[in-house]
Amino acid sequence: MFFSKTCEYALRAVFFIAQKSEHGRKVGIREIAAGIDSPEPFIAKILQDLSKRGLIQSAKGPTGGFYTDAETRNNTLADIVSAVDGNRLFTGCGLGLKECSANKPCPVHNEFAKIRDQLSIMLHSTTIMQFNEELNLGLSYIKER
Amino acid sequence: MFFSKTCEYALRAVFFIAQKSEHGRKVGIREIAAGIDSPEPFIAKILQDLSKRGLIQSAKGPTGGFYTDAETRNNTLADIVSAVDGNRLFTGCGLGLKECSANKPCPVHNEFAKIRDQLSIMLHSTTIMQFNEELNLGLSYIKER
DNA sequence: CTAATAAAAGATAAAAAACTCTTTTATTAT
DNA sequence: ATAATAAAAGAGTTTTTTATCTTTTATTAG
Repeated sequence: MFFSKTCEYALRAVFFIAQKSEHGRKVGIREIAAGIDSPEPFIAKILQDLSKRGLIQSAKGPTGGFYTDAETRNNTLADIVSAVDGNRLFTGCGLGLKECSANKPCPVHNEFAKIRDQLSIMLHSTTIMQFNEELNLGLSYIKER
Repeated sequence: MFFSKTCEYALRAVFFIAQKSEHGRKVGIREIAAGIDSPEPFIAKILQDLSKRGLIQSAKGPTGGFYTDAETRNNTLADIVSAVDGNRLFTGCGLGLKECSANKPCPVHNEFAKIRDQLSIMLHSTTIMQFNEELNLGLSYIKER
C-alpha cells in the first residue's frame, strides 16, 4: 500500500525474527521464508542488508541464524522503512515534484502533509517488538495461508 | 510518495487541463507536457487512457486537444487515483497480505486503517477544479522549474 | 476535397524492482 | 583438524514500470 514489496517482506521478517528470538533463539532463512510466506533467496538478500545496517543481528555457522538483541528490538517501523525504501514516504511530494515545500507548494501540499505527518508519527512511535505478544497468541498474522 | 509516477503525472496533467480549459479552451499534448514538465509521449498515453475512461475529454483535429467539461471537473482526486493505480491504496494491506481484515488482521492493520481512511476521505472530498484559482494566482505549482 | 492538425493506437525500448542461483566465508560440533 | 551448517557476497534473470517511436484515424479550415 505505502511500501515497496521489499519493504513489506522486510517488516514481516523483522516481526517474525523479533517474535521468535524474544528469548534468545535464532532463526534460519528457511524458517523465516516459510514463516512469512516469501521467496527464500529474496528475503535472504533483504535480511543481509538489514543485518549490515544493524537493524537485525546474524550469526554464521551451525546454531547460527538471524535474531534481534534487546536494543534493535526497540527499533521502530520507521527505522526499517527508511532503511529499505528511503525517506520518500516521509519527505516526498504527493505529485512527485522535487521541489515542494510550504514556500513553493504543489496544489495538494497541505492536504498531504497532514496525512504524511500522522503516518510518520505512527511509524516512529511503533516498535518492532510490540507485536510479539499478539503474534504469540495468534491474534494477528504475517503470512497468507 | 503514495502514488505511481504515472498517477503523479496524471494528477498534474488533469489539474493543468482543468485550469486551462476552465473557460472552454482546449490544450494540446505539447502544451500539457511543457506545462507540467513531463515526457510528452508518456503523458500522451496516460491521457489517452483517462479520456477512454471519461475522466477527461478530447477532440481530434485542428482546434482539438484535451479539456474537461463541467461534470468531469467535479471529479475527485480519488477518481483519478483509482483509475490509474487501482484500489490498492484504498483497500490494500500495509504488509502486502492478500487476506487482511479486522477478522484476520496483520499486526499493523488497525494503525494503518486509521491513516488509510483519512487519506481516502481527503482524496474523495477533493475535486479536480478546486485548485484552479490558486494555480491561476501562482500560489501553487505543478511543474519543477 | 485537400492539406494540416491533433489525438488514438500499436509496437518497441530502457530502467527499475522483484526474484534466483552459485560460490565464498565464517562458525561450531564432533 | 574436519565436516556440516548457515549467512554473505556476487552475478544473473524475470517482470513491471516508465518512456519512446511510428502509423493510423478523425476533424477542421481553407
